[in-house]
Amino acid sequence: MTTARSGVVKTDKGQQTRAAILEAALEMFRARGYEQTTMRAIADEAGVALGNAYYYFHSKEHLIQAFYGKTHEEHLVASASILEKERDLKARLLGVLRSKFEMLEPYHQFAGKLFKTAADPQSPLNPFSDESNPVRQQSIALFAKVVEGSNAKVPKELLAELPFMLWLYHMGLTLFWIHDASPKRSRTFRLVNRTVDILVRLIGLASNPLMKPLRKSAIRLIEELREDVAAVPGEA
Amino acid sequence: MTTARSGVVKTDKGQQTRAAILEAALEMFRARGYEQTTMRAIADEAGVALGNAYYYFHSKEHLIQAFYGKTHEEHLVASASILEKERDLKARLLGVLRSKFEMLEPYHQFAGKLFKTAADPQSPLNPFSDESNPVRQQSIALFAKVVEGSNAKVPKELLAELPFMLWLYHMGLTLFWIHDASPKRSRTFRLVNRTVDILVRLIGLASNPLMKPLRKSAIRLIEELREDVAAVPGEA
DNA sequence: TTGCAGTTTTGAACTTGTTCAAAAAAGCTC
DNA sequence: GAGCTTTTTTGAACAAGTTCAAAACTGCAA
Repeated sequence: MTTARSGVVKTDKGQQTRAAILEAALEMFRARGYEQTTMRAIADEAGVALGNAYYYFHSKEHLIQAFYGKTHEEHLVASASILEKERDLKARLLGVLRSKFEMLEPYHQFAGKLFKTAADPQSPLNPFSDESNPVRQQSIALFAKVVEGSNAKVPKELLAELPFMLWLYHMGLTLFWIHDASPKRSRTFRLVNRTVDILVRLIGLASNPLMKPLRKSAIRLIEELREDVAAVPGEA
Repeated sequence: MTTARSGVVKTDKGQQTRAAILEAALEMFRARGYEQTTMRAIADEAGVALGNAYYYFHSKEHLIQAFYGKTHEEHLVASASILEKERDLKARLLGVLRSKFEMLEPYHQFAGKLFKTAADPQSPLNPFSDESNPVRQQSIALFAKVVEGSNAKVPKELLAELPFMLWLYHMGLTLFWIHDASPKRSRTFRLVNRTVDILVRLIGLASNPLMKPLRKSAIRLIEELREDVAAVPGEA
C-alpha cells in the first residue's frame, strides 16, 4: 500500500520529465504555497499532461519527499562549517539548530502543510516511518557529530544515546517552530537558546554520582524509545 | 476565517438536525474510518441533503471537534474516581494517563487521522489554536488537580507551572501513542510507566538546593512556553 | 524495415469536499 | 391569517486529487 509503485524511471528522457515536474512543483509550492498549487498547474508548468505527473509521483504528497531531501542536504552543508570551527558542545548544538531554522525560514508556511501530511502515522512521509529511515539516520548522525566532535565530558553510556536524544529534541523544536507565528520566529530562537542551555547543564550534571540512578533510568528510557522508533512497521 | 460561522442554531428543530448529522458522522467514522466516510454518506445516513450538513458544520474537519469534546468528557469522569482515591502523586498521574489511553483505544486508528488534520497550524482543530482553548484549559485544569490533590512536596514556583508542564508531557505521550503500532499499545503503556517514574523523581529532586539554578531556568522556560501557547494568533 | 515489448504520455472520467442561489419552513407582528 | 423576516433545507455546480484505458513513443531483434 504504502510502497512507491510509481517513480520508476527507465529512460533518460523519463528522468528529465520527472525532474521537470519536480522543479515546477517545488517552485510553485514555494511561490504560492502547497494547497494553492494544483496538480494541473504543476503539470502545465512542467509542460506535461496531468496524468503524467501521476506517472512519476504517486500523489501530491509524494512531491514533498523531494523537499525533505533537499533541505536536509542544505542543512548538512551549513552545519559542516560550524562543526569544523567550534569545539564547545553548547556552541556546536546552538549552531546546528540555528542554522536549521534559518535555512527553513523561507518555507515556514509551506512546512506547516508538510507537517500536516507528515503527521499521519500511515503516511510514508512521517518522520518515524520506514520510508523516512535514511533521512532520519543521517539526521541522527549529524547530532552524533555534534557530540563527538565536542570537548564535553559525557558519561559513556549516555554518549551512545545522546545523538538520538538530540534528534528527538530537535523534532520537538521543529514542532514548536511550525506553530511559531512570531516575527522572524523569534520565539523559536529564544526557545532554542533556553533549552540548549538547560540541556547542556543537564548533561554536565549527569556525571555527578548523585545522579546515577536517575541517569540509569533516563538512559534506559531513551534506549527503548530508540528501539520503538526503529520498530515502526512499514505496512499498516 | 477560522472562526465558526456555521453551526449557529436558532431553532429546536435545528438542534435535532445538527445532532442527527453529528451522530451519523461519529458512528460512521468509528465504523469505517474518517477518510472512508464521505460527507454525502453522512448526509444520507442523517436523512438530510448534502448542503445541510455544511449548514451545521463548516467542514468535514469540524465534525472532529465534537469527538474531542466527547472523549474529553469521558476522560474527566474516568479520572475523577482515581483522583478521589489516591493521594500519591505518582499513582495519580499514572492513573490519569492510563485511563486516557485506555479510553482512547477503540479510536486508535481514527485518532491518527484526526491528528493529521489537527497538526496543521492553520487548522482550528490544532490543540494550540484559539478555538481549542476551552478544551485545552480544561485539560490543563485536570493536571492541576492531579498535582494539588497529591501529598507531594513541590516548590511553590514549580507548582504554578507544573500543570502546564504535565499537559505538554501528555501531548508528547499522545503523539507517541498515535504512532504506536504495538499490540494493545503496550509500548505506550511502558513509556508511561517509565516517564512517570522519572518525572516524579525529577520533581522530588527539584527541592534540592543544589538544583536551584537549573530549576530556575527550567521554570522560566516553561513560563515562556505557556505564554507562547496562549499567544497563538487566531487568524493567519 | 517491420514487428513487438516495454515505457511514457495523454486526457477524459470519477470522486469527494465545498459553495451558493434559490426554495421551503418556521416565527413573528399586526 | 397575511405579509414579512429569519432560519433551515435543498440540490446543482464547481474544484481539485486521482485513476485508467488507450495512444504515442522508444529501443531492439529478426
